[in-house]
Amino acid sequence: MKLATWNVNSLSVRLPQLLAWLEANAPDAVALQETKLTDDKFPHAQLQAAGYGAQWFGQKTYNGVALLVRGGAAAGVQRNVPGFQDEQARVIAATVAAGHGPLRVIGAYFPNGQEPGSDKFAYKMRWCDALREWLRSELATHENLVLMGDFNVAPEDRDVFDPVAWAGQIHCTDEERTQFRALLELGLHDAFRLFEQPPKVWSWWDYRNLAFRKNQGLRIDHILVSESLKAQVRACTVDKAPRKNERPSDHAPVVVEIDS
DNA sequence: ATGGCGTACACCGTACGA
Repeated sequence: MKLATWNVNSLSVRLPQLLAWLEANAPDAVALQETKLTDDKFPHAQLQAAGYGAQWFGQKTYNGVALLVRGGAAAGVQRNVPGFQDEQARVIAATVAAGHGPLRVIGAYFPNGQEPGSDKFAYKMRWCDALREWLRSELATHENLVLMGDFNVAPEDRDVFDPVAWAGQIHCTDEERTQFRALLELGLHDAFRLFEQPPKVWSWWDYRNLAFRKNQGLRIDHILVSESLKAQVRACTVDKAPRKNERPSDHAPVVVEIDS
């Protein structure tokens, strides 16, 4: 089966690109971030017509996440982290059928954090703590689990086009990288790093400064798989094609293929 | 040190993203 995550940076702007991408790639499940839509505006009918059932959780202007499942069947839908008071729509989870038994899919839009030391950075840390503790219990009850989304963390220097300029900057601080490693310590694996990869693969490029043309980006969108899935992961890639569209999202989809 | 771009909301600029 094929799973993907994509920060679309406004689903209303990107819907035609998303529909084209679904048609061309036929993923089994997709996590979307930054839909920027209240729930009443979510384009479920268009996605249904394209063969995808959707679960969504949004708000006005900012954030907003969704899970698309080809064929539509999803159970145990959870919005945001239980017990963590949050005004912001950042997490959606569901259990879908897979060849090797039920698969728990968690889509997440981690806070940006803006600047180390800021209130938003402190929120990012608290949010990561809450997500991790919830994941610990999710992993105890769901052997096959995928956590995918926009983590807003570049885990290592090789995930940054200019690690010297970005040292200590947002997405590259020790605190954020420690949070990322703490997720791996739960028994999750970065699907992208299960494989030999070419250098300078990113998932986000700034709109400014011709960053995409110069391939100046960060790898901040990730797919983490549980221990029981690790041996079944066949490939993990970034699809740069949608970043070449007219009016692209600044993020590209990340795709994982899992034997089922 | 700033702004470079893009999106949303709504006002003709501001907040935010990364």
